[in-house]
Amino acid sequence: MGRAPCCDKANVKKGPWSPEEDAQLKEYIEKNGTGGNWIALPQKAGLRRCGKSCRLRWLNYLRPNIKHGDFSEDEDRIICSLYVTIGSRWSIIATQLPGRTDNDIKNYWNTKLKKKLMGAVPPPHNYHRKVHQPCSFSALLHQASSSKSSLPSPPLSSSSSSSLSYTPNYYTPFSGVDTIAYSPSNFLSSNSTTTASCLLQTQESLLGPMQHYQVKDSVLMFGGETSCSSSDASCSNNQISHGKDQLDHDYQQYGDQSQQMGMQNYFYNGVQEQKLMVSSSNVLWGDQATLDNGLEEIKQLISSTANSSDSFLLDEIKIEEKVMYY
DNA sequence: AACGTTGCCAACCGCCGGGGG
DNA sequence: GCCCCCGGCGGTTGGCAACGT
Repeated sequence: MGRAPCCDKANVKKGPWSPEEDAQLKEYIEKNGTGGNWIALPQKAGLRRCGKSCRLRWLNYLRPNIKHGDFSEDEDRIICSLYVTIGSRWSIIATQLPGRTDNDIKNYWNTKLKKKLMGAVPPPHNYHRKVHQPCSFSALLHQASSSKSSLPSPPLSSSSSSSLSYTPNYYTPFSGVDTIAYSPSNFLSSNSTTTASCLLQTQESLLGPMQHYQVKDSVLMFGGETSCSSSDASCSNNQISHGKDQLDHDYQQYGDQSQQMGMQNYFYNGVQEQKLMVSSSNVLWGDQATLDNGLEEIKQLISSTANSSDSFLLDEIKIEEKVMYY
């Protein structure tokens, strides 16, 4: 027994909205507002549409100040940073991008940004991970970012969720069982974008530069002998999360490298993003005390980030709202 | 030119939580 | 405290256009 449908499906029109319907809905809402009742609205407006459909059409398309078209680099960076921090909370991410809707951002992420990031960034250097659990960087990113599925224990399963199935080009194309190492110059000398830098931060935070991975059967795999089982698809948390000390160490290491490479400005943003990862890790898998620390860190970081990015302003209420999700 | 594939995006679906009775 | 209604959300899908063969 499912829930009763929100409207009489036999008598409502589905599919694309016509210009006439758009005009009708827009005119009604501009005159009368939504009245706080979307279910009743279509009838009042003389539309043969489901209330939910009207709401969606208004919010995603007809509402004033909706921004369509390409996303800017700044918007990319914000989306990336927030995705890494809070996961696929598109509505929250949308609040940081005026004029953009959650649907827009979600579509943009799924169709372009994710691929752009995956394509731009090789695995971080000097990683030598042992092969056990099939996974991809994107799967890791997803796991670490999706607080709903990560709590209380984030499994690294390739089959437990459809969200973990990725097209082959997201995998780094290796064959056989190899131990592989990446030089930082591969990345730093490439045409890296700020969004790519964000993902690098993510990968470094999640994987850790001192750990190992290997590749088997063209699939990137990692994890320890004892802590990860492919048969029950479970992994211990420490495979993909580690403490603040480790992350601070990571940051220091990459900060030094960035200076050597003349990338201070580039990594200046990276510093903030990297530290954001620390908060994220703590919030995702830490205890209550660390979670509280994470909140404070997020507040500080975001307020400092706000100085360098006008569009990246989060007030306390929104931050707390975010943390409530955890 | 015809057909198949891929990418994009608007719209739908179903679940969840909040609020009110 | 329970139930119901509704809004909101994230995941998914269908249709169309662009592109490739």
